[in-house]
Amino acid sequence: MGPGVEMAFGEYIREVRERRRRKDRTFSLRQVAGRVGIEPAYLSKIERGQTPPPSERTIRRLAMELDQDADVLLAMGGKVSKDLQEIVMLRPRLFADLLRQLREAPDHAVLRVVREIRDGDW
Amino acid sequence: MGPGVEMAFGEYIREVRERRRRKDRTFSLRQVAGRVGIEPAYLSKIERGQTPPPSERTIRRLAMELDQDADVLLAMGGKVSKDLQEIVMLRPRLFADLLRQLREAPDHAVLRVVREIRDGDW
DNA sequence: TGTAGTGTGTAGTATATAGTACACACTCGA
DNA sequence: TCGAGTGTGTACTATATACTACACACTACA
Repeated sequence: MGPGVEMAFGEYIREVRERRRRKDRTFSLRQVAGRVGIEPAYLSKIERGQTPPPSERTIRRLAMELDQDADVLLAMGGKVSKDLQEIVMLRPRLFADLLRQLREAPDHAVLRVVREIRDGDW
Repeated sequence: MGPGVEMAFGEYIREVRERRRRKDRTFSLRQVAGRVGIEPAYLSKIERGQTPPPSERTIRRLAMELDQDADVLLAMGGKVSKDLQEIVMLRPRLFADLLRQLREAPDHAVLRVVREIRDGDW
């Protein structure tokens, strides 16, 4: 596997967990692993980037536990939520075009689109 | 594996290939498999839904060979193009919101958005 | 000073993914 | 009629994914 696999994800998890822990003793690696439903040794390896990020299911539980945005954590883990994939797969041409079109668009432009749609002016 | 795994994908491939073959003898299962770079037996199983859809790489080659839209074929195979996933992963919160917002929006509304963006009025 | 809790090293495992390899029976034109 | 080409059944394989299990050394505190 080699060292340094997926630095960002694990490092981030560790940072968030440790910060949380300063306030709350129950955020030890072992206890978090327990609540998330994985082995402590596995979480340890994840946090040190010695194993690739875990499954979507496990990332979601980590997100819940650490009060983080699941989509962001999944992205850090190199994944895209299954439910988003389903949306794309229902109308692949439409959403493929949309995403490629918006790839370089600045955030505010995309946000405007989100707002327009939400406000139901279609 | 059981019968009937992923009916739609394989059936569609077979249909397109057979149609194509009526005009062009080089579109036999064996020859297509050869050009796509997989074993005939494997393509046979794919077309009859006896094995799950192949990798993104192979689906892309099939799409090319059969002159089909890769994103559509990938969707039929239950996959979303890696490049689209990358786009989402670069700004996960933004695009997660966008997609969930547009899930139920009618095509024409989404298309309008695509057009607006393309015409660069942002 | 011992024991409860901490993180980590090492080894192993189950399942999924993505195919290959080869033999077989059938068909169809020369 | 025979051989080149067709699709398919069966068996096997390599690699990736997603973990578990257990032992170990260290620390803190009662």
